[in-house]
Amino acid sequence: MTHHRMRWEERLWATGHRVTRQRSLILDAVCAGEGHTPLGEIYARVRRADRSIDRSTVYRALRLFVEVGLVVAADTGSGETSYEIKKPRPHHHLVCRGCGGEQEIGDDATAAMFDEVRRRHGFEIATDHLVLFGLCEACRCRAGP
Amino acid sequence: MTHHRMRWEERLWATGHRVTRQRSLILDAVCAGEGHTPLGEIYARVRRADRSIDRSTVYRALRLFVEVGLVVAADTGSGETSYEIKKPRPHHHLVCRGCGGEQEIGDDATAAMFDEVRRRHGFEIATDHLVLFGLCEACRCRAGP
DNA sequence: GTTGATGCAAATCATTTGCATATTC
DNA sequence: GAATATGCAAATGATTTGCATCAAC
Repeated sequence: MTHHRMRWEERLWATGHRVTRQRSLILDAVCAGEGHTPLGEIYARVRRADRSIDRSTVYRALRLFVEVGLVVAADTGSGETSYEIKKPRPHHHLVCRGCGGEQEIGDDATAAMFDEVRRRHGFEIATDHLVLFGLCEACRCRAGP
Repeated sequence: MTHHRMRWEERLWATGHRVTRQRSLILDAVCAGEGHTPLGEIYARVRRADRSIDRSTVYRALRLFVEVGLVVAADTGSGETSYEIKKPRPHHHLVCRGCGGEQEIGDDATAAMFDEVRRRHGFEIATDHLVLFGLCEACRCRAGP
């Protein structure tokens, strides 16, 4: 994702980290495909580009990317953590327990809720990436009432 | 929690499982204290009552309790899963990233949001126990804008 | 040339599983 | 007495870490 290249190099630079070939490949792997990508899949993509990159390097790079705000992490309940490039607008994910499908939703519905929680409890929710489980329309129909 | 005893024994019974001394102690340990309890703490409480109970028994019992709807599990992001006795009204938790404090909130705010998601995306959220991270009032003031 | 990043191997941590024995129904 | 639950020990799977070497600045 060439259009990110400038930005992320600057960001690493600004936070006192180095720009390396492996970090570049790992960030590319996060961007390839859509939405979340579980770590295992990111690792697989990276290995396709370079066999010699180690898992620990992938873990370290992802942790760094999250730390400097280039990437968001999400626990999809699948055992392994998923990652996604950080987008300007926060959004959330719906994961269907029936078919395993995922869909992305904007932050409108949640923003209202977050506001109400702040008003009522004085608590500022900072979860920029919510993963909500349930049943999608298709699976609901299939399941019946 | 004597008032639960009848109910949970019946529930296990009804689902074809057995009532054992260890399960009783483990459920007591879930109920002792307030709100969530991480597995490690549950295990510690159980061991205080009976040194011979194994971790695997605790894991198996908790999985069963969740399965039959006596207990809810929550991932608090601490690495280990937390558990709480299932209450009649669903509720959610706010976890402060500043001080680590937790507070419980009702499901009013989220219910509205869940409705909206159903209306707009046809998706029925089934998360009965949300853990939301952010900053509590005290920590927000301390942190400034 | 320094300092930070990588690859490798081994460690850690939460959770699960196989199996012989003990317990509940 | 038959079926299920337990304790024990060993396995699993995700993630982390120590350390010598290598690459970025």
